[in-house]
Amino acid sequence: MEPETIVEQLQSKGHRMTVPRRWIIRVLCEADHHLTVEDVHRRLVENDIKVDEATVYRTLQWLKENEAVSQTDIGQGADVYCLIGDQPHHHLICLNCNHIVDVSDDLFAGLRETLIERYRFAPRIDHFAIFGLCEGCRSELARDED
Amino acid sequence: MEPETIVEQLQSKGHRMTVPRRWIIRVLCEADHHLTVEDVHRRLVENDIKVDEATVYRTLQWLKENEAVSQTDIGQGADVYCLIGDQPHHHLICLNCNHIVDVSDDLFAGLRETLIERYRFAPRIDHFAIFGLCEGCRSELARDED
DNA sequence: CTACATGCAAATCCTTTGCATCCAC
DNA sequence: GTGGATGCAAAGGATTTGCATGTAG
Repeated sequence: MEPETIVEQLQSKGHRMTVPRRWIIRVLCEADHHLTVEDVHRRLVENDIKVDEATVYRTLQWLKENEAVSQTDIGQGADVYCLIGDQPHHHLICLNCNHIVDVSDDLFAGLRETLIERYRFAPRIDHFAIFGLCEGCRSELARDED
Repeated sequence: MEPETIVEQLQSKGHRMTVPRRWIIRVLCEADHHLTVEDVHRRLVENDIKVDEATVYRTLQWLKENEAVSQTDIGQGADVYCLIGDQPHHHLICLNCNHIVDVSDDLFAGLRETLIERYRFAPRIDHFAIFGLCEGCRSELARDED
């Protein structure tokens, strides 16, 4: 997704566009994974952009409120942020080995429909973290129990 | 669910059963909602049970590892803990009014199957938090946009 | 010009940890 | 008796906030 698209969308909604905001959006666009606040901040510093970490927090919060990014607790201390874009994705996280597998969004098509129809609830399932056990750890743990 | 059942299950796995552990299990059994660490601790104090908050953290962590309770980030700062029991339940949380609706577990039957079949991943979907907009807030926000 | 965003530093809040003591088994 | 659990106090880490200053519109 292009930074300009997001910038324009936000401006058209009447939001102010500042230098830190532009840069944070750009960093998110260039990232191929989700990022923590610290990650975003580090990338800015690496590019000699002086932005306070509090500003990163505030900007990501603002982007989330404007449905441009998702915020997810993947159980690693700091929340991760990710551009929503056109193709949301989700994660399977192994409780044992912490390995993360990406899964596509169509997995949630049924759930989305049911929630809207049965509960009239419009879910923002843009970046789910599902915890559980991967195949390897499952068989390993089963073996240990003997 | 009865405290004794859980106590026995854990003992049979070779775990030590102490006074704080028994009480924390009891508090969880008597709660009809999920509780934060602080909630659990408060209820202990109210019953004149002197248990350190660090112990509550450690015990809940231990119960989670033994699949007796779920731990969920419902976006309110502190994580909430809940006995898994026989009938897991989940929550729809409105991003606008913060209202929480409980939903039953059968909503996730399809997702569980797909994850196991397609990814060989055994999800621990015992207490999901799905964020989104409830019907009321949705129409309210739609009205504001005009 | 003015409302809003930022930088800076301090505060807050949740959670974890080290270590001496205690107790379940 | 002994390994594991607890209490206590302190540390740690993520996130928020107050306020003076800067700046987009």
